[in-house]
Amino acid sequence: MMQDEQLSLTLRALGHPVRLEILRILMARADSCCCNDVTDCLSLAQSTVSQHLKVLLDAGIIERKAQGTRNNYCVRTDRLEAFGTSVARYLEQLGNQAICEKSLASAS
Amino acid sequence: MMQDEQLSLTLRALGHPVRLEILRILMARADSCCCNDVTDCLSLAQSTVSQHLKVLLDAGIIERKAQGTRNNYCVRTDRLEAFGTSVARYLEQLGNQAICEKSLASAS
DNA sequence: ATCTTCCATCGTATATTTACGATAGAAGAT
DNA sequence: ATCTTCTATCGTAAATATACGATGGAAGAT
Repeated sequence: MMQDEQLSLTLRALGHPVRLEILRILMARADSCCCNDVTDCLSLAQSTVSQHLKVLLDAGIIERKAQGTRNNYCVRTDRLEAFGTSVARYLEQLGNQAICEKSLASAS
Repeated sequence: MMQDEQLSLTLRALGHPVRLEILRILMARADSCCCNDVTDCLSLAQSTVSQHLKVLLDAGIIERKAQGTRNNYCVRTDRLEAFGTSVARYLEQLGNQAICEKSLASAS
């Protein structure tokens, strides 16, 4: 199922506490912010933060915009919303499946 | 933040297409099912499926019940629901953070 | 007792992830 | 032109994840 590939990719991208925190940092700013700004909020090397940003970028969760000498990142809230919807739908379908099967079982 | 550890653990556990599928398989049965049943539905070795089940088990998403010679697994729907809630709350808080910051910015 | 079934675990191989320091190149400042 | 700042990328090391076959031990069947 192709949908699962995309969903699991996003789940994995969010499956690290540092990346959950990075999204918070990015969102808690009216102005978009750069790698250094994020690094200042975390006790991690700049290269490590850059790597985490890349994971989020590759998963389509954040966006990069070159701005002079710096790269600004911002969260793609539309994608996050879509993710929330996908999770909800997945869980819902799991539940429906169960209900469906159970009624079949009790009918037989 | 300790909450993030738990959430990211669950996100990672769900962050593999095979495991998303395994949960579907487990849910699509009125009777709980064993490792072999799951393996029959997938083109993977039994040991691999067992490993995936262990990841889900360690994350508290499924439950194991010894039943004679076989081990039956079933989904802990309460945990899945809690996960759904956690995701929703995380996303919501991200959004609120942004709104809060933006209104502060426009007020200054 | 013997046989079969079930399956967690071990050993192994490969790939990916996570972290760091070092570095190079781009852009702006002096 | 030179200097500084920013940061993606490379190289590296250690840890995890993913897959497989083989195996041993538990439980039920013959």
